[in-house]
Amino acid sequence: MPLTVATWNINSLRLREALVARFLAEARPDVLCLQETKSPVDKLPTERFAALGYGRLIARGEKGYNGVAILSRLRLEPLQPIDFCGRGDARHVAAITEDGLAIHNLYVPAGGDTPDPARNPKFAHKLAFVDELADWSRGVSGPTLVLGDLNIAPGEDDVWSHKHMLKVVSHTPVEVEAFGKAQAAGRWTDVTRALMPQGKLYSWWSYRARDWEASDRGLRLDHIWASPDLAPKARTVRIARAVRGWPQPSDHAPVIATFG
DNA sequence: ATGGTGGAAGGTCCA
Repeated sequence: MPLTVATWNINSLRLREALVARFLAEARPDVLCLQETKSPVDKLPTERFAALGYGRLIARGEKGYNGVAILSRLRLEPLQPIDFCGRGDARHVAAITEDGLAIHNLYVPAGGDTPDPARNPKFAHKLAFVDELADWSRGVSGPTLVLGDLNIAPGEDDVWSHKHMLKVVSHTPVEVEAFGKAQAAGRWTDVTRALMPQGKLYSWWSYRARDWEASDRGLRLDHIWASPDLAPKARTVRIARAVRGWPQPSDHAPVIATFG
C-alpha cells in the first residue's frame, strides 16, 4: 500500500502491445490484469513491458482464444490457477504480492447470442461458470482482489438502456441474479460502484457502432471486486474511456483503482 | 428482422 491495480480486456495482446505500453507509461498501475490475450504464453511480448518496469508476467494462454495475463512491477508469486467448468480454458490466472494480497484475474465466458441455457450451450457455460465463481468465493479468505471481464453488466446504470438490454446476453435477469449470488457469496465489494454509486458507467463499446462515442451504447462488463478487509481501503476508481478512442483499440477500456 | 466490426486461424469460430 498504496497500490494501483487495473483490468483491461485487450482483445489480442500481440496486436496491441504498443497500446499496453502506452497505457503502462501513462497510468503506471502496479498490477495490470489483461484478458483475451489470444496467444500461447511463450508467444507473448515481454521485453517492452520489462523496459517500462513491468518485469513480471504471470499468464495462461491458448492459441487464438481466451488467455489471461498479469503484468506487474511488484514482485508476485503465482497461485494455482482454477479450472472453472473443467475445460482447461485459460480464463483464470492468479498471483500474490509480497504483502500477501491475492489477485485473481478472470475472463468469464461471453455466453453467445441466445439467453437460454437449454438451447445455447455457451449461455449454459456462462451460468455454470458464474455458479462456480460463487462456490469458490465462499471459501476465499485474506485480502483478495478479483479483477476482470466478467461479461455481465449488473445494474440499470451499467447499460445504455435497461429496457433494451433485459433480453440481451450480459444483462438478462438470470445472469444478473447469478452475478449477485457470486458477489454475495464472497461478500465482494464492487469497488467501482462503491466509489461512483450514481450515473451511467460503461467499460465496453461495440465495434459495430458507426460512432461508438456519439451513440455511447456501452456496458459495464469489467469489474474490480475487493474482499471485506480490503474494500475500506479503496481510494479512487476510474474508467479510462479515452483509451477506447486510441488507434486500433480494444472494444474495452481499462478500469483502474487505487488502494491505500 | 437484420447486419453491422474486429481478431485469429486458416477456408470459420468467437466476441
